[in-house]
Amino acid sequence: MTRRISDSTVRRLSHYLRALEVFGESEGGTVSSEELASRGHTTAAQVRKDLSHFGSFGKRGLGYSIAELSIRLRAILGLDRVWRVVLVGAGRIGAALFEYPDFKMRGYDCVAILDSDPEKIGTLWGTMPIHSSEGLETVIDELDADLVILAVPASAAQKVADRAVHAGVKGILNFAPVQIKVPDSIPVEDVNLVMELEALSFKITRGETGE
Amino acid sequence: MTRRISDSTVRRLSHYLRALEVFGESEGGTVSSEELASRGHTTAAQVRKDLSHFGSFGKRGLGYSIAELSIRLRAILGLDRVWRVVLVGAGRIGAALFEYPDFKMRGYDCVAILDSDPEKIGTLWGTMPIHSSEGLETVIDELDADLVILAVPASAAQKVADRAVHAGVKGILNFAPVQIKVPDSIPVEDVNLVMELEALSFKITRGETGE
DNA sequence: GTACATTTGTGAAGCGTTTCACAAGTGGTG
DNA sequence: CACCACTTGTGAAACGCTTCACAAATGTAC
Repeated sequence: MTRRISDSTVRRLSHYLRALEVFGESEGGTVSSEELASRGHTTAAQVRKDLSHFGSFGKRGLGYSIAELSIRLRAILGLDRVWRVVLVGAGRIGAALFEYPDFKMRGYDCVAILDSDPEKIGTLWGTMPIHSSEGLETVIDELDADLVILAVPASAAQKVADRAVHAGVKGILNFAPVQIKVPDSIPVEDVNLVMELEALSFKITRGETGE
Repeated sequence: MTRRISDSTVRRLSHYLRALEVFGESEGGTVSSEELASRGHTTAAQVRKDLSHFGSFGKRGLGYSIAELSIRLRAILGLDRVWRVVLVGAGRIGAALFEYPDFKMRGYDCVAILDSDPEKIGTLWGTMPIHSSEGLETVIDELDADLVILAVPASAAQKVADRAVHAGVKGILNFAPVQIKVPDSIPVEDVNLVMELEALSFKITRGETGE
């Protein structure tokens, strides 16, 4: 229960939650580990093991209550609260994220958009004004932001990350294709589009089977 | 040499290549496994082990030639050729990818953009016209495309994937937040932005250290 | 109430990845 | 040439994740 949880497990928990939403409240409101496994390329034993790290949510002979498991998973993933997000970088990637429908739906609330381009500063995205990156610390502090999404060029990423950490941000989602350095206590998730393509071309080239 | 290579290893190979580009040709043109490890949160032993799966590229006492290792890594990752990519979905995510500078630089050549929205069909992105999704099979076949980037809503993803596979595509980069099913021989890489955020909020909630 | 069909939760086994430790190779120095 | 400082490449050990297998629990049928 207090062991370290592997990244793979966390990924799968997200998958399970997604799957539960598809199952919805249909058919008695329960799912078996087998049914959960069939979505998301995994096994029933793996599903049970993953969930067992956090408690016993199922009923033997019956399976898991869809409603209850959804709530539990949301709590485990920290989705039972609102996360206040600052988006730094109002480029294409920033725009894609900002308009992503699931984004707000899951409790991630964009409280500010920042950019360093004077052309963009002052313009609006929907009803949100784009502010100058200069105000990063002020924004994080005054709007009590939890997360920063780094959608800036690689050359600017480290500097922005340093400032965000110093201003007290709790986590960073990094889209810049560079490994940023932050204290161990601040989690960073990297999304590197080129790396995904490279994994793809590697597998094709080597003739490995997908997933 | 013929063992299965783990996903983690492939990821790190991408990192090493990125790091080599930063080191450039400076300082005699060699790096040690220690220097490569310091970028990218890994260890010298890991670097050597990763590379040893593909041969012996280093010189004992000296390290690795930056120029030679770059070439080797590019070959291993399948970057010593051009990959012909069809982008399906001309929304924000598609736009972000299309304008991503590293994209073309690394040999990924977008040969067509497709969308199902009649408003978008016929308009231009730069010099590339947006075509109807109807023509997916024709485009893949006639333009000899290798990869498809799925930047469509979750509801359309499986259908497009099926058609792409049937038309002979070799790999899929999937941005739709849904697990698509394809034959085992076709590799799929998933990029799920919400999942990354959930991993972040999980770690913050649990107080786990980042990476 | 008893027998039965299910399905969970979990210790143990299996397996793959990472770390360790060191022999072997390389170039530099005198 | 002999010595030294350095770094790779790699079996072996350590570690962690996944799979297995089964006891325990639950509901149903008769």
